[in-house]
Amino acid sequence: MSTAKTSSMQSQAYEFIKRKITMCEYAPNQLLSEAVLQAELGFSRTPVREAIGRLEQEGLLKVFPKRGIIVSGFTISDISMIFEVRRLVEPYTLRNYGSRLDMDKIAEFAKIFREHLDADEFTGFYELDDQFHSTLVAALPNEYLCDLYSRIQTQIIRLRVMSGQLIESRLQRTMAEHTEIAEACLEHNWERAALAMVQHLHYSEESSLATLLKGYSNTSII
Amino acid sequence: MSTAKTSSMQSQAYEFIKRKITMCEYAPNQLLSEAVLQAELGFSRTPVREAIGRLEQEGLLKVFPKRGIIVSGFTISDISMIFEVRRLVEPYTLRNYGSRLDMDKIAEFAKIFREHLDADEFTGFYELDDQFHSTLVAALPNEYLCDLYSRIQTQIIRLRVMSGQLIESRLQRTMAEHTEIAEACLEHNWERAALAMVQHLHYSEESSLATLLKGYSNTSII
DNA sequence: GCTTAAAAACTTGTATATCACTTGTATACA
DNA sequence: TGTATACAAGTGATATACAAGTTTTTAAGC
Repeated sequence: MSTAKTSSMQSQAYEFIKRKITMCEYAPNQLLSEAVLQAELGFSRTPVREAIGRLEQEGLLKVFPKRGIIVSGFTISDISMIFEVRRLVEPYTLRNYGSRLDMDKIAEFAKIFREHLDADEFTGFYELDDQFHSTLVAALPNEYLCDLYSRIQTQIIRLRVMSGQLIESRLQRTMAEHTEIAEACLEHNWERAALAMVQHLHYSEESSLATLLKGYSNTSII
Repeated sequence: MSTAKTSSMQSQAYEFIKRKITMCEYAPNQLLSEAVLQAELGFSRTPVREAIGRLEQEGLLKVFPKRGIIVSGFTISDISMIFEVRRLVEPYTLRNYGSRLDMDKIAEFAKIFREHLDADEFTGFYELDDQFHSTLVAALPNEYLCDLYSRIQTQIIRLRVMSGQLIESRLQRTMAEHTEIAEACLEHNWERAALAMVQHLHYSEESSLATLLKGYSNTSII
């Protein structure tokens, strides 16, 4: 066995499985097992088990002792909880740590947003969305809140991948909202930025809920 | 954080080590090793290792591969981070979920607080303090925030045990602040309760910092 | 055909053996 | 005397063997 010296097998297993879950290659509510994951990775049980343990603690997997493992699913209430955290954390960051923002990055974002205000389509928009919100939260110098947010963030991505990125109708409005936030930041008007963020997150939650309900009304996301 | 299978050895190991850390029987910055923990528990390596993994993820242990394990220490900035989370979460809970509070419990607390407003000493006060704040946060129907808060809570206890519970000078003021919060809740005046909580947490943080600096100015909590 | 019970085939949980790395120490050499 | 290198001891990381519980299949008895 060639041992990877760069990072431990446990970490590799963790990253691998987490990415698969994030990208919905392991779909919500999908049944898994240690054996399947071992086979995919080629590692033995120990590091795979440890990775599974970490993912269980993060809430991405559910282990049923001696019965099996399933990928955590989504509930309507999960979505509200996720956005509740975002509404709590993101505006708080802007209000209290706006001055710590990486203004060069924000300026770049603002430029891109303005350029695409009337765009009908924009490949790579979602990555940009993630990066924008990440850049904002990166100003938050609180380990506990950052941990929480990174947990939330993987859920956001899963949610979007799951909904098949068919939220095109909101593209222009999202651009406008992002522009508003970014420009408020550039003016150092944190209160305005925070309020715009609250607004943006409200719309975003509504849209997520609607899209998900439309696409999965038959399956069990309740 | 989710599984409640108290029977498995892994869970037993987890609870055991966590309690030791919480009660500072494993002191901050203390050096540990797998061998030591295995010996104390009498279990084999596997369940102990898994418990260590969970505790590392919660931030209570730091594992240095092939070198050893140490109990996480405290920094001044850790204390600010802990109280920042409390100031964010606890008032939010009161403002938004006050109506979900267990009013019978709150009434009981209020009674006890009023009875001890002028007490010079009060054994078991700290447990009461914990229980009061826990009762408030229990109204919060958000898994992510509850997980975060329970992480914070063990840190609060560690902090207090570490400082030797010598915050007697604040006992009466704390009683008064708690009374104010509890009574505002009983009146369903959530805004007043939230403001009182913000105040209370500010005083509490100041006191924690002061006590800790006084007691440990020589050792390395910086 | 239906019920029931036993066994086979899975599942994860636990224990132990082996491997690889880090570190401290001692010794040889300049 | 100082430095470097080789070696030994202790540690965690991984692999594998074994145990225990759950589900599914299968076959017997009615």
